[in-house]
Amino acid sequence: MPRLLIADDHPLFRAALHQAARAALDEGSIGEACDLPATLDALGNEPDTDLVLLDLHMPGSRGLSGLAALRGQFPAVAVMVVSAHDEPQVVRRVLDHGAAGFISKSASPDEIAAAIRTVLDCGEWVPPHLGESVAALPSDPHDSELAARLARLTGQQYRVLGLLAEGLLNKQIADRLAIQERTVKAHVTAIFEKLGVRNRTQASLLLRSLDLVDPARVD
Amino acid sequence: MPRLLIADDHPLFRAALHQAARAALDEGSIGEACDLPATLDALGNEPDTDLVLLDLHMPGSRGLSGLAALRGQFPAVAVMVVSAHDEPQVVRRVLDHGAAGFISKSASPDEIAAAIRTVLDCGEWVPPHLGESVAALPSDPHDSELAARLARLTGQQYRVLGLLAEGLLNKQIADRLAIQERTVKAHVTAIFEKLGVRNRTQASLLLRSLDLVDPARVD
DNA sequence: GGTTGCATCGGACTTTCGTCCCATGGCGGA
DNA sequence: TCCGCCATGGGACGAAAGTCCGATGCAACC
Repeated sequence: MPRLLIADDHPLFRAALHQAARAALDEGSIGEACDLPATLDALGNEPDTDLVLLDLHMPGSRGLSGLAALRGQFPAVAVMVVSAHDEPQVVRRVLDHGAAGFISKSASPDEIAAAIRTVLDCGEWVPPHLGESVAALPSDPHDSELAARLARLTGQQYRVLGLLAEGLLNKQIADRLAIQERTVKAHVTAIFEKLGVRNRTQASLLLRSLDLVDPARVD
Repeated sequence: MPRLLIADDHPLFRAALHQAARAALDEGSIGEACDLPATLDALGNEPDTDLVLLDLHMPGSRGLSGLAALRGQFPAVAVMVVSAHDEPQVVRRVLDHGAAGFISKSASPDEIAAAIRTVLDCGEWVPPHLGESVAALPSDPHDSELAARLARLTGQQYRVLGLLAEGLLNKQIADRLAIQERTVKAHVTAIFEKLGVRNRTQASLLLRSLDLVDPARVD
């Protein structure tokens, strides 16, 4: 009885995914989340979730950072990325960051259902029309190493990193997380060590390198 | 007798542009530069330059930041952006940052020549097949304001900002520019004031928001 | 010739950052 | 049950960042 979680900030599209997922499953539960924190919370409450359908553009994540956070904190949960951004380069990066599959937002319900079944069966899914071009693309060593580094961060460290990368002071981060500045500093030091950087600006750049700043600026 | 400057890191393409520009001009001088610092140097030596053909992807600039620097330091020099990235959204942003025109790298020599003549005649040039979609796009207020703020920076302040946005320490910036750390601090304070930010991480983010392609997919 | 803007620095200062010790309590796996 | 990881903090400290006063020289511009 598989457990699914649909993470997308667009209610309409969430519903469409829900329907396609229902068609793919004989039984099982399907949860929903509308932003990244809610997604992580939902997974914290349901660690036995089998698969997350993750939109790349949600409040709290402008690109691969959401995927990285999710993979880092719940490595056992498979993630299928859902995005309108179906260029081979994007798919390549998504897979390099640990996603089990990729669905284009223009895919048919049948294709989505097939993708879900494949991934739930521990397979990997790439849209048929992109398979060749994705396979032909080399993995960017920068991405691979970055994924490995980010995977070492703990949940709280991800949150600190996210706020830090917005330019907040340690004190402000402390207020947001309702902890002491002293504790934030401890996390920051740990983050630097794990990411191999020496100050917060560099850490911020590293996280930003996960942005898929679509030239299209679609939002 | 117009003065042109071609700024592109690809020698072959530089030559092609050179030839197209020659065809557009009866007389006049045509200079070349292969990276952003060289471009700014060349303009410093030739402030009477009429037009720069600027590639968006050059060493020293991954996106609009090169255009911003150029427009900020030499507001009297027209800039025609040359890029393979010919989506309407990109053209829109390029124009919002003060470019006088845009040429796709897939344009024919005839079209390039026409574009150069138009811009030298104080006109604005957008590829014919993109004109409508670009005009339909709204200017991003974020981009407009950012362009205005960046335009207030001086040349040295741009250099400091660029190094700062790479995560360097004040001391390292000082060494790179062969000045004292004390002077770097003075620049940094001025940069913050002009950009309306309060620390270097925020300044770095502001500059990064000009990037057009995902940093990991470096050519 | 005066003004304005820029770049260069100096001293002294406060704030923030980042690191080094250390300790506590919780929680899950071996 | 014990061990290890995590989150939480405390004290102290040096380093870096950032601000406030000031100054000089230089070049451009009217």
